[in-house]
Amino acid sequence: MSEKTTIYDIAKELNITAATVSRALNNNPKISQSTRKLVLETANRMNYKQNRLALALRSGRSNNVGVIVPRINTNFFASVIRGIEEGLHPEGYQVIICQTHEEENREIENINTLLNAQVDGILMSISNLSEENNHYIERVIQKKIPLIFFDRKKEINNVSSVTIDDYQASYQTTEHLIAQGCDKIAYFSGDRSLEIYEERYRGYEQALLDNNIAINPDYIINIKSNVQEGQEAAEKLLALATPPNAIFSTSDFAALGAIQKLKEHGIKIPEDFCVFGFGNEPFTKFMELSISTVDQSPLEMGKVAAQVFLDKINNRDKKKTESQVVLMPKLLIRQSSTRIA
Amino acid sequence: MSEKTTIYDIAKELNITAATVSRALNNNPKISQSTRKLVLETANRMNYKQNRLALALRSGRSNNVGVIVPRINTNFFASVIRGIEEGLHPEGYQVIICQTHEEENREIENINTLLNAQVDGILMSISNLSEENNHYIERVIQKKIPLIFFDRKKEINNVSSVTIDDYQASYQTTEHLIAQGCDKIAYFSGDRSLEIYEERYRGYEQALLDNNIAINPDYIINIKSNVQEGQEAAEKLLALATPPNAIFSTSDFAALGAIQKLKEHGIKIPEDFCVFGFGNEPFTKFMELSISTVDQSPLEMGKVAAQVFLDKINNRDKKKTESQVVLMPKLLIRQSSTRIA
DNA sequence: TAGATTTGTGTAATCGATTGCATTCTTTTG
DNA sequence: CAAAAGAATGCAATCGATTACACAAATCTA
Repeated sequence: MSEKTTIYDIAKELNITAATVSRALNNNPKISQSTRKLVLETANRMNYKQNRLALALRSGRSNNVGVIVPRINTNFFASVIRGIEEGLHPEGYQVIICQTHEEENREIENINTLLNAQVDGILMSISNLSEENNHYIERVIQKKIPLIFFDRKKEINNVSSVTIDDYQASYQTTEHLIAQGCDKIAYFSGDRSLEIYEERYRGYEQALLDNNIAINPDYIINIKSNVQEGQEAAEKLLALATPPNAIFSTSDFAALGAIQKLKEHGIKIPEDFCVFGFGNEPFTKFMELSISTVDQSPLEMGKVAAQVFLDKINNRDKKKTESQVVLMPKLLIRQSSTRIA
Repeated sequence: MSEKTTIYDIAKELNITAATVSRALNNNPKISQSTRKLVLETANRMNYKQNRLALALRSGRSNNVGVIVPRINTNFFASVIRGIEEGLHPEGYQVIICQTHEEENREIENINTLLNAQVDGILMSISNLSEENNHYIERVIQKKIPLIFFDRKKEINNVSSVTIDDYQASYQTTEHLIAQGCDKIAYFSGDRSLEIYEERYRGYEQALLDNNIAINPDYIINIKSNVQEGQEAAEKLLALATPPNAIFSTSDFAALGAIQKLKEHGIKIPEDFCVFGFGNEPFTKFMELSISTVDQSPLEMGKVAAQVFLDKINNRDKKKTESQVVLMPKLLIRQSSTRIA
């Protein structure tokens, strides 16, 4: 009996209609004080809980928001999600999590699942959706479901985004390394078909050009974000005729791998060699040799993304609600790039 | 027009009934091949997507599962959630995330929210729900919604749990430290009103007793899981007349803080002093002096929790489906507790 | 070929909450 | 005091999908 109480149960109990119960529960002014009081008491006594599915079906709003990320168990994404959750929870939204594992088909599958689930919005960090599959994105837009990219975005009409200024982050980092006296700066790049990595590369390139340093293709290595690829890349660099004297890695993990290799080779950091990471993973701060890195303020990013979503939802009617928020990255200059001069 | 297609739209298009459309889409054998083909094609052409809310309302199953954790942005919880998601996603369930921030009222609020949302199950790592509020838990059980505790559990009838053997982990760690020649082992404890911390304490205590080492209350310090409290606790220990020669910290972060302090004092690790953490946070492996720690296999824990949920759902009728899974912890013995001896 | 099966669809109720439009009963107004 | 206004509630449709039951048409059986 205590399994499920509906407004009909309450209505029957009080010999009134479900409509009246509903109105009483929703503080409709056309209900008499006495009835309202009675309904509220009875609802409480019978342990009534509103069925949000029924409400959602009728109203067309599920109060669920989908979040799509490559994976949840990295500091960055976990923190963004935390930010999103903190921004949305007070407004009565629940967050549904989907992981893509950087696989395109999972990305498509997740979008479909979330549409099926009738989410009120989708916040996603896009991985590898190719041009030809853009129509999956278009479909979301057509259904007028707010779509917001964070961190990893794509230029698509009507899609808002929250990112950091990757170009600036990269430009400033490169200038910092130059200021430290490094003139041969290697660069660990991510997949440049993703905007964030293209932007970071541009920042690196431009800073070198602006400082009259030639670009050396040998110094530019594509890596995945893990320790081992950082080690391998460092090995390659050290085997060059003219090895670099700094590495700017767009991944903290790869930066760590590089540092390990450099140490193995007896290279002193930062005296002989500077290393700069990206992402402010917790470990970068904890190392005996703390690693300089770029903070992307993921918590903030999540909160802003949540806010952008709320703005869109509350301004559905008004046409122009697209917004591109760009957060400023923070350079955390630590031991791995601070020369005692 | 492309905004939302329902089975009624398809029915109208083909001059048939929604019932027929529904049956065709669900591969009901009573539908002729020709109609089925026609419906499938039309559904596809009109970009039909099943409304899971409607299905959920009718069937009473939302295919959503709620997960309640203290916070999402730590390696441990993020990994457990990942495991849960990977276990449940193939079965068609979505995961809804809630954070408690270790606050009791948020815990209660989250349970209510999830019940409102008609989740099919709740997986939670309980924080601070006091005895007097146990009825919120009871309510979930009464509604016959599978409830599964992971990591942090509470002894409550009809609630399954997935944990690691904290007692064993702690006992073995303590014995390991003793085997390394440490005879004055300090212990950083968490809140012992939580079962996991009580169990860990018991393991520590018993191992000392079994090895004829007296318990020294000065060596037992309550800490929160962060770097600073580890530093402070280490300071306290070093100020003792007879300082310890090992620390077993139930938090990796506190272990790190302690190590930093010990180094400041010129104490050599592991030669003069061994340190053992708990949790296998990523940084423990990356440090120049890698930190020994206990791996709780969070991914595995999440997957098992998902499996336990699925078993419960699929055996609703059978009475006895409660299960208490205990995973074996893995000691990761690294530099911080390995004497060259 | 009449009656029995089989096959394929339609009808209508259901899940739980909300809400526009009656309807009833009071109260007020001229 | 009759009529109009107001207050409180009931009726019934709706959101979208499923399904027990009914029914018609086609096929088969004896």
